[in-house]
Amino acid sequence: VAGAASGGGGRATVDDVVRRLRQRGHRITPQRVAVIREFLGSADHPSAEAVYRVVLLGYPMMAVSTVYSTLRLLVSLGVAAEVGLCANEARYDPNTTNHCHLVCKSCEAIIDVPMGEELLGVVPTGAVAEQSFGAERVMLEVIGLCAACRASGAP
Amino acid sequence: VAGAASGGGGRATVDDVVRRLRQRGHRITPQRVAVIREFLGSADHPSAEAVYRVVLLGYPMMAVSTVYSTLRLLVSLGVAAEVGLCANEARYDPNTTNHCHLVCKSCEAIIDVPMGEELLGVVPTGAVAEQSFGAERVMLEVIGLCAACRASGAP
DNA sequence: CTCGTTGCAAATCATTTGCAATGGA
DNA sequence: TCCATTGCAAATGATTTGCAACGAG
Repeated sequence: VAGAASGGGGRATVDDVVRRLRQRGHRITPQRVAVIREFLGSADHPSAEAVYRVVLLGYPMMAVSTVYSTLRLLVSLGVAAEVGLCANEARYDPNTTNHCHLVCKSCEAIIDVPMGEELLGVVPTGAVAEQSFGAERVMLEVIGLCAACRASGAP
Repeated sequence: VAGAASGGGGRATVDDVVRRLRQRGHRITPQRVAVIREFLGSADHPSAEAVYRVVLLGYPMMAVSTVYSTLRLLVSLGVAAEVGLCANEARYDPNTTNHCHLVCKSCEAIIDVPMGEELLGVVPTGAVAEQSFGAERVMLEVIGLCAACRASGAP
């Protein structure tokens, strides 16, 4: 029901990504497929390490560097986006629809908030034009404390 | 003309920050003052290392760790904000007015764009309420290529 | 005088890289 | 077969930490 075809906005399927990798002349290896499957299946915004830990369970012969390189590949395909949180670890987002994030500064949870055209309206078009800036992506993040951390009186 | 007093939005003065540090029971050391002066005087969005390099010129006995701890202090005072770029180095913003950033993904330049109430209107209030999220700060960043990098055909 | 700060060096942690071995196309 | 990709280990680079010496209050 959910799975979009190649072009669309939602979330790519494993098959789709594999197809596009092949098109681009990349090799399809079991490690890569495992990383892609785990990543696309994640309801979360995992870090490279997080993906690594899970994939390692099924593939005892797995190097972290492979996870890093595969995630970089996914970003270049436009199937993943780096979340601009800047804490200490990079986090990757498998959701490529227009949305913004509620980021908990205590537990580092990231909550997706779907946004429609509003997000585009946010771009400071005047300044972008004035600066001849080549805008590619807009990142909107609300920093604060999630409900759980507020309840438990976290910093 | 520019310098705001304690409360306001613009940019704090060295004296003001020193006063507030003292109030909080922190000691005022020459190293600290040097870091604060350099940081507040920066028209840029310097990294800790960048501040360190400059301050080092006047204070040959300066440790990086001191710069890091002082910047952390400034953030906790609300006088500095971390820029959520997530490249590899943390960047600090001495501008505490409502504004967003045009971030060049090639040269990592950060251009401030002042915004008024628009920025507040952007917050997805519905979602924030629904999630009982305690919003503290909104970060809006436009990723792309600056004019110079576009001209020189950078990636 | 006291305790917060400093400086230094070593420790950590995420991420990258060099290189030989390997297996997908 | 051939070269992209892997795994590993070592390198890198940002940031933190432990601890003794120091100096602001």
